[in-house]
Amino acid sequence: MLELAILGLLEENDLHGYELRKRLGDLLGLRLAISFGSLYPALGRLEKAGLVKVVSSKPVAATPRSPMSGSLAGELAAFGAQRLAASGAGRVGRGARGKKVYGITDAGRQRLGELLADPDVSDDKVFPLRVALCHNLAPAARIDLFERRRAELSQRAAQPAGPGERRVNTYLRSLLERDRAALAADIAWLDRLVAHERDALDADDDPTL
Amino acid sequence: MLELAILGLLEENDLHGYELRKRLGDLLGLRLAISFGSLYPALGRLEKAGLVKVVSSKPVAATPRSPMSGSLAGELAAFGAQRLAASGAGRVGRGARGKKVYGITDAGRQRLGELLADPDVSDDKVFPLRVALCHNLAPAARIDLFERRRAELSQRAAQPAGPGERRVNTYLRSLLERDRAALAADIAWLDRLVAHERDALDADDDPTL
DNA sequence: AAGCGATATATCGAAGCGATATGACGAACT
DNA sequence: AGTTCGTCATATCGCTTCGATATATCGCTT
Repeated sequence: MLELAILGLLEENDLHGYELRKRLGDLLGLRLAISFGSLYPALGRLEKAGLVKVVSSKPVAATPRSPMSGSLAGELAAFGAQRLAASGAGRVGRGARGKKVYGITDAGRQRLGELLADPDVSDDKVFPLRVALCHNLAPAARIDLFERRRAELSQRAAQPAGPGERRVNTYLRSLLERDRAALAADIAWLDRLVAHERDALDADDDPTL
Repeated sequence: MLELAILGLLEENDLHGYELRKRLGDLLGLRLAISFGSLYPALGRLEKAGLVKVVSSKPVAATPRSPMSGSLAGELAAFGAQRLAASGAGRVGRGARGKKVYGITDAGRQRLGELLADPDVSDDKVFPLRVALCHNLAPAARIDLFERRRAELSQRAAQPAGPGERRVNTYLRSLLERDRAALAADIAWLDRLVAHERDALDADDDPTL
């Protein structure tokens, strides 16, 4: 999951971890921002797998003040590394790390394509992420994505609720109904997305006005 | 989370792991049934903590066929233990384990009370579970629970969506709106629950008819 | 100058997941 | 008669993710 999120964001911009997290936070509205305990290990994994790489590593907040506003990544990276090595001298401890900006690699771009093309739409956490990132897809693939999800949700709605139909108390019943309503709303939302997508396609195809 | 789920179900019935999982599955409608990789370790933890205990342990499917239909837990438990010890004789390997029925202890009941009384209603996974289990609460505590959750959701709805209001693309906007709608629906649902609860209280208080 | 909040990276233990192993049993195909 | 298939049942493995915590700097307020 993080793999998709990170690659998707890095596809648009090179970013460091902290910023990555913030983006993801307001990307998937409100809550559901991932924790650092997930993010940094995930970045490590992706780097080891060669899907992302460190583009620049500079000391924290070295950017400001001096009137060199251009692309200074290279020089500052070197400077940062030097300073880091010099100051620590043996046991660096914990803090005082440089800001590390990550970028996506070709392999990463390819992997992102695979993840985006994955036919499995059953994961409720991953799907919104895929929608958020679906501008990377061709219009036809987008419609396909939405309709696959629609089918998944329809199937869920179709199956006979509580199997045992045991004496469900009021609260259980209320929860069930809430679930059903949420499902229906989601399906309607997908229908709207598909309709919108088809409109865009038609307007492209057949510019009658 | 599993702690609450397991204690809540065992409060009603003594159960073994497999059955526990099924109940939880149709308890929280459709998906969201927990996996065995979570369940059995959780049961182990709870047992070690003294919140649940093994009530009976019998060989798999020893129940059927013979016309002894009464409460046979005691004898069969002893028999099962014997058979298990006799057959294995050293390395028992993996399969062929006895069915272990768990029950809640006094400490477990107390812990369940604490969990149910927890003022934190921010966890979206846990909240439905608490509603499903809220018949263990006094009516006033139920209303309080629903209203705390309502306040939490209102607060989420109130905050200014995308902070940067950056150029959000169509898909982002659509996701945001879907979130907002889901939030509103959930708040309405909570209002209905509270209203229903107050009705029940009034009918109790003031039986005008 | 002291303290605080935001920026920033990182690790630790615990919790949960999906896959897999193991095995007994009954029912349905072959 | 034999085999496979689905259900019942417990358990572990490796991995991902979470929440808490540690460390450090910068800019702003007090």
